[in-house]
Amino acid sequence: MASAGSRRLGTKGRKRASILLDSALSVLTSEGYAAFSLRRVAVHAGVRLGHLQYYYRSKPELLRAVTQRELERRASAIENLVDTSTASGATSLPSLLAGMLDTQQDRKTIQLFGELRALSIRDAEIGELMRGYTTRYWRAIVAAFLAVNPGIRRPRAERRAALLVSLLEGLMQFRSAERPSELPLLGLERELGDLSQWLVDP
Amino acid sequence: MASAGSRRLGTKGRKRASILLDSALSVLTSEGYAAFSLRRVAVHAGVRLGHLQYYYRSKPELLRAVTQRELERRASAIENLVDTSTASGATSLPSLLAGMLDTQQDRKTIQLFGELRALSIRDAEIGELMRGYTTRYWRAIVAAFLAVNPGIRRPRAERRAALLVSLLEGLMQFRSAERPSELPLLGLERELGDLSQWLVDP
DNA sequence: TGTACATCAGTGAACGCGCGTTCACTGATGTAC
DNA sequence: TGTACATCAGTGAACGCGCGTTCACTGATGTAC
Repeated sequence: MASAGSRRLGTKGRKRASILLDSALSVLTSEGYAAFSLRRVAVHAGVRLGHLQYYYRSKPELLRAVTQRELERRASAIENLVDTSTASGATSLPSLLAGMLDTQQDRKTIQLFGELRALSIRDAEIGELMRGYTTRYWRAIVAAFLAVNPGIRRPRAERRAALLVSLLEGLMQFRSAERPSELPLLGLERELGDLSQWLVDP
Repeated sequence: MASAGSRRLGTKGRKRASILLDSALSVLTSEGYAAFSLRRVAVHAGVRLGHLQYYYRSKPELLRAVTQRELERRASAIENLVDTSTASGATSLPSLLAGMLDTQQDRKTIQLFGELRALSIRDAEIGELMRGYTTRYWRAIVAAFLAVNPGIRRPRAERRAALLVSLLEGLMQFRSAERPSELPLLGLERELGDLSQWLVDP
């Protein structure tokens, strides 16, 4: 994005706007939306409130900008991961799944998506962005299924990809607690092999 | 619970406290935690701010009380559903799963759990309550698996039950949007039969 | 049954705080000639 | 190269608002004798 909101910016301005988004992301991720105020973001970035508002005129505008940039980045990363994996020829679905779990296991990702999911229930704009992200995520999985087993029919691949996306989203949540969950999550990697076979069974 | 927070109450007081929790639940569910203020809950219940605080001395106390009561109710409902289903002898896992999906599909459930999940990331008390709820949920599923197929070993049943709980949690999220998701969710009931077989495969 | 008193249930005002937004302002940088 | 002016970048104060919490208070209900 070349602009912060509706404002036209030069090179310096664009860089500045990007730095402000970094701070906004940091506050949203590590302190949550409840603490996501323009003043906190400004303090985190080391600028004055009025200055932050020079770039992002309102709170919704800042929230939208930071969400959009971050989801775009993450969707691209997932697409690249799948592309790289399938392009190499011998794709291993279990190792691909393990890779996706890895990128979703870090605490920051878990916290950020926790906030975004809750926000998207009430906020139509955030909901729209999340829906776009999920769609790209899902399409990448469908492509992976078709690459792993060309015999599977597309409708079934699409349905099972939807199940897998749901499963990965759900798993993310149970990793969110500081204290270990009582669910035997550490052992579930042992199921990935079997599950992968079932997922792409034509 | 016979008390609201640390206050000792008579019959009338207990009934009153329960009515106030109804209002708190309604505000939390339909307007979200961002709108969950003592004043709004009081207005919703038709009482004065000071009166609400006579029963629940602080906001955290009210939040904890409403969360605890609601999760207790829902965990019991799930346990009853599984108990009834397995006690009848010929348990059908697909129909049990369909039943669980049904109870989680309504908009209020989706919204409430969206808020609670986000809260539990930052709030240790809410996190503890959610963990207790999930554990009971998971144990019920494990029991159902063992009842459906006694040949399955407990560790595998436990791991696959954890996967199923994650899947159901994840599915809940994609039902949250007003507008239909691009994921082919409507067709996924068609996968429940196959998935059920795989889940309890020894 | 009547009285005294403690506890319960509910009221109302005030407090200080952080919030999003508005706005007039100033100094720095770029552009035209 | 110098000057005039527009735009860009950043400042600082003020606003009204809803919030959680505190607290002194009042009327209703229950209990002891």
